[in-house]
Amino acid sequence: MTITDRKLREKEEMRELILKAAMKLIKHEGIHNLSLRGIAEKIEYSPATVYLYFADKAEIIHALHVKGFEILFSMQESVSHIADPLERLRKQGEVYMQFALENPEYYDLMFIAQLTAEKISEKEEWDVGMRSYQLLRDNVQECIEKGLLPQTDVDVASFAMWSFVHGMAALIIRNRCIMIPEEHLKDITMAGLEFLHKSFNQ
Amino acid sequence: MTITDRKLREKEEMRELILKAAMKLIKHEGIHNLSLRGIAEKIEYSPATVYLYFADKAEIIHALHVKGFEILFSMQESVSHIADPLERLRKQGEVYMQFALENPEYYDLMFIAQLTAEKISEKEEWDVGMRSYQLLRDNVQECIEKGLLPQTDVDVASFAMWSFVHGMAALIIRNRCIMIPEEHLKDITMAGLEFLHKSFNQ
Amino acid sequence: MTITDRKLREKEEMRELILKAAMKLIKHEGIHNLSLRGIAEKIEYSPATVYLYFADKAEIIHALHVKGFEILFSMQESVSHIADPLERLRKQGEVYMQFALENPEYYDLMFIAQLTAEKISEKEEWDVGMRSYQLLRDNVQECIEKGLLPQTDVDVASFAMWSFVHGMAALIIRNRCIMIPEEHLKDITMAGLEFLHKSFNQ
Amino acid sequence: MTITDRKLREKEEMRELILKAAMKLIKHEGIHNLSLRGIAEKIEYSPATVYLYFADKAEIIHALHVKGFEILFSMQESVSHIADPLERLRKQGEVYMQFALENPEYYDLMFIAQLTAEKISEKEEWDVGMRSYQLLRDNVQECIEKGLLPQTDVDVASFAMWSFVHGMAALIIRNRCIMIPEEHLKDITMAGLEFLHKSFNQ
DNA sequence: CATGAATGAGAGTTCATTCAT
DNA sequence: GATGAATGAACTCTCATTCAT
Repeated sequence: MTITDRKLREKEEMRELILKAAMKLIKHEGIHNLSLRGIAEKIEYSPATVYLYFADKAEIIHALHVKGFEILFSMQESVSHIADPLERLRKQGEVYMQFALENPEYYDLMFIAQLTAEKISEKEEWDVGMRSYQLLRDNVQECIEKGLLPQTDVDVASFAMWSFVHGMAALIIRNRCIMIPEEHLKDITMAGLEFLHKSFNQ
Repeated sequence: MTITDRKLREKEEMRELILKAAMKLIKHEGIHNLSLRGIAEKIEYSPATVYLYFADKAEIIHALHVKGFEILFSMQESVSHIADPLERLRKQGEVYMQFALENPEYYDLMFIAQLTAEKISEKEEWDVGMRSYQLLRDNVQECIEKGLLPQTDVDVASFAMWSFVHGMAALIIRNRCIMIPEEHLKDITMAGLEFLHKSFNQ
Repeated sequence: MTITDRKLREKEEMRELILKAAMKLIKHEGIHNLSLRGIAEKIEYSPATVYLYFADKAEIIHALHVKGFEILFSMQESVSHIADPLERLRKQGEVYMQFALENPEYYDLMFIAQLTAEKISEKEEWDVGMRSYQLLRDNVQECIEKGLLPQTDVDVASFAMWSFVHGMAALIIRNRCIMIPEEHLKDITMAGLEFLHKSFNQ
Repeated sequence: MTITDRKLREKEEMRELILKAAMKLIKHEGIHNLSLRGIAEKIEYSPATVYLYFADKAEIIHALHVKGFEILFSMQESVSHIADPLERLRKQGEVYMQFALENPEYYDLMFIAQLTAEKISEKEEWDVGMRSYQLLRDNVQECIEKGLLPQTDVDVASFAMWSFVHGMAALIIRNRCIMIPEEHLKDITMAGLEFLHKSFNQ
């Protein structure tokens, strides 16, 4: 059994290795310049070898996708114990921003990059992404019900909340805030969340 | 002089032709599938000809960039006469969303797409984009000064506002709101603006 | 001895398994799409395993070759008891066509496919194929001697006979008779044989 | 106009060059080993260049196809003036064999090779090939009507005739007549035709 | 002014084969 | 006896770009 185990572990490690290399390349060159050959070179294996671990390029990207959503979801869960729904909503925002800024390549892939030809697996990805949205939606609903947010359609409010944090993340990750010094970015997003929070608490 | 003039005008017309073709292609195939060949084919000139009007692909994209910012700016200006700053801010948001949803290719290019190799011209683009940001910032400042928005750093609030609308636009344009039926998208963004507006007016 | 025997038998069984799988693949994908990987997958062994039973791809194809000739020969023998040589010749033709149409993959391999690198084994294949040709030749010779066929060089007549049936088989197998509805093919070949027979009997 | 003419001629010459190179490669390596790279190398141009003259590999093969059928048809026409239909039929056979043996690569492509993915153009190819078949069919019909061939269905007889010559050609081209010395091949085919002719004239 | 011709570089992918375990 | 892991060499095809004409 241990032999099989070791083999499995090694296989998994290799997949990890490939995914990490892919991520690094995406970080530096952008998703659209990601090439299988590039990955192979980076891990110092032949291109053909990569195909032993992933069916094709799309599967690699898909795997990164799923991984990203798992990280995000687990971070979101870590604040779901907070009792006060408005406070929880805010923490949700903070955690979301933290994920985005700490894992910009993942975030990019998950929420910004142009998706192509992922017909397959759409279902799975949808599910995994949906979990995260549902968390937010439930939270918003509770806030509205308790009068902590202006009376509105839940989906409208949820979409607005999401848009707000996504907007900050996307502008930063795609480098559109050249007017803000890099070292202030994180603070500004937190201040932004605070600003919104205040608006609701008026 | 007139000869020179005509030549200049003709040159300009050709550039326009190229840009329009490029835009159409981007619209249908996405930026990353934009090819010089494709452009050339569309305008029924040879690829080499395109190089007589633009140094390279990057310059074409850059020109589209600038054009986009000009359209946006003129739309923004169209609401700058509104006296009430909070109302004006809201209209600003509406106009911004309108631009984004009516010109998704431009918006994508300007605020979402991964920029590469724009070493040159950075300055110019900065300026043209900055004008738009400045408009927003002035507006926000006025609101804060008049107590219509929570007391905050102007840049924080401006960034927050921008993030909000950008978030909505970006999620829609990059197709991340599969949970919302396409025909409701526009309404939801307007409802989102309304939702925020209400929060400030509480 | 029994141990060695069992081993040998097992080896032979595995070879059979491989050959059968190969044949099935050829049938559905064509010879040129036959891949060792495909075979391995089909028999649920690793590609490397196949190499324990055959030196390389060429050897597999060669083995199929030989097998095909054996089947054909046994079918030919089944009519060699017929006394009347012209009648026997005709039955020979029928049996040949039957083999071709019932085993198009074998026929293709044996008589149509482009052979590459069969340096080795040429001798063996020659022999096994030659047996079949000899049968035909003897038959033709008898016919000529008895004045049942026009006076000609035996090899000329034999080659002509063979060419005739081969032509029908090859056109059909390589799909060159789109003008003939598929369901009539067999009938047409039989009618063709009849037509020729009549010519000789005039 | 002369400039345009020259350009056109040069383009045509290049296409010819490519086709010739392709043909040579097919001759020596077989169709299935024909590669664009190989062609490019042979003509000492880059692979990309080939794509300036042909859309893809399939188009090259298709062009060869058509060319082959044109050569064959013109050769067939050269004997259509012969008055006696049986004699004409025989000459048809001779000319067919001549074409096959003088242009074995063309013949292979047209009548033996496994066709793949030529969905398009099927129509055109069908037409061009059909012309040749029709010529044969008309000829056979005339023979039957005049009682020069045994009374049979025209299509049966035509298919039989075609099969006969095709069989000889295919066996020779695909190297299945190792029992016949190469230098006798042509003679044997002619003798074969004579043998058949005699059978009808009995 | 416009272009036809050409290409180097690079993309994703597949395959027969080897070899240490 | 069987295989997992690996690879080199091939494949078709696309693209931005250059340059002589």
